Amino acid sequence: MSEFHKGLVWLRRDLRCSDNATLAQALASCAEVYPVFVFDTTLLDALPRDDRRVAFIHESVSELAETFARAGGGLIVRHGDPAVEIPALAQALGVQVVFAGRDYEPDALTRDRTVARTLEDADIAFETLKDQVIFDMNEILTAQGEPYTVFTPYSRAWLKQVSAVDLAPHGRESDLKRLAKLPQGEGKVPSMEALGFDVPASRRIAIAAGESGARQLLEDFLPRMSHYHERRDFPAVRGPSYLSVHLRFGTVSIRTLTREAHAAMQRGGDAGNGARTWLNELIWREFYFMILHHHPRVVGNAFKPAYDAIEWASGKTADENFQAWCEGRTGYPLVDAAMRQINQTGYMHNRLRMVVASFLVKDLGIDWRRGEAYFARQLNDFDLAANNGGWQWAASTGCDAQPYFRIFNPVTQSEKFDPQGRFIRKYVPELAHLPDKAIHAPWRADALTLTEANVTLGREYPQPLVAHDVARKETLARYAVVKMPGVSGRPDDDALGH
DNA sequence: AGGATCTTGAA
DNA sequence: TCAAGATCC
Repeated sequence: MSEFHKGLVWLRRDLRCSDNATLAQALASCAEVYPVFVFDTTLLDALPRDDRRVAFIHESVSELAETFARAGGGLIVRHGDPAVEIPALAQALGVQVVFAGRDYEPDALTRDRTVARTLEDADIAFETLKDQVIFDMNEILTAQGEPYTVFTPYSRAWLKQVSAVDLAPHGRESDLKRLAKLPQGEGKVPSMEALGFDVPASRRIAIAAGESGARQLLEDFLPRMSHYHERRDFPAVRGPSYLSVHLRFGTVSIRTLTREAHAAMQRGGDAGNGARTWLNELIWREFYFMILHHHPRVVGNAFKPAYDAIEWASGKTADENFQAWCEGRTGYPLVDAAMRQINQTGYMHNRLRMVVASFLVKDLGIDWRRGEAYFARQLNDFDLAANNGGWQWAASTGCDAQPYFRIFNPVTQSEKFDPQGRFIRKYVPELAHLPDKAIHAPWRADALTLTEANVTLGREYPQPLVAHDVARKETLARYAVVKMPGVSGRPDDDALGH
């Protein structure tokens, strides 16, 4: 006998049918289950009409609606404020319970608390379940029972604790027979136009959406996983999985990915190294979710408060430099190639995220929050916890960040990780004819080399915005306030245990 | 998940 | 003259 007669599953960033913890729980505890997705106007109204992520979500939701329909049910879709839509729908359908995947972002938590209160007034239960990570909140703790703030011991504890139970898929396909028949007129997905969006084909994400897209990409990555550790640092090479956007919207489950990595790791040998390195990246993701849960103040604040005393560059020059960074015209070819990649595709290779972040903060002296906000607008795989963690890592303001005096040299990074300039040539075609030796720092090339490559600095391609060696010294001075006596580098304790 | 600079020791 | 190591930021 089921615990509940009718239940509603509110899908948010878990746009899949298979191994969905929330859906599985609903199907296991209700006789009839209605899935719903809300195109959230409180989020969508702030986005440009051609935001590519909306197209990805729209395609993924459409595929999911078809999958549910084929199984005899369907997906209810709304366009509005979920704080209004979800309670209204729950009452209209007469459900006793609403299930949702647990979210960890401050704004989402506020929204969920509002929904929970409204539902409670109507005597409807609201249950949130862990789905997007293997371990969340307080599941990985130090021997003293404290949450970790350093990655390496956290990852060691994570690996020690993980077992087959944590990675087991949730639910079975046959459970879908409990999907409710939708009321007349429900089950349609509004068009992009009706949602107020229009994303031309040229701007669409180059990765196929939906569970089917994720499956294709995973199939493609599995044979490459054993090489991940030796290929992942080279932006011109197909080293990464490219699954981040699918992980972001939940079109693939973290358990599926972790099972593949863990199994390959157990097999050991050379294949194990690639899998181990990749799994580490998945653990970084969990680490940042956990950090955000325990320290929501990292949104808008340095994890280490002392670093908020740093005076970032401001004024006209800083604004112009920031604009140049955004548009990929800093005069540093690898930085510009990376920024043009994110602008054109919504994706940026992970090493380049570190390179451009270091450049913005430590060469241009600009507040990391401005870079964080730009990535939030542009990245297909944007996730608040990981993006904030990454920027605070690069800016040295975060927990377990790189030390402030560690400053990437954009030319050295370019020579090391794009030695033949293949990546640069792709995104900065005006430099394509420069020889390998000159492409990383065109301002150092002699006049003849530049002429032969049809490059005049300041015309086809800009002079460097700043001199790295000078900027580096300025940054060391800028960060000196951090060492002032009496200024604590530790986060306040009141951030804990909320 | 670095780099600049200085030192050392071999070509 | 240059690669590898040590040390500092």
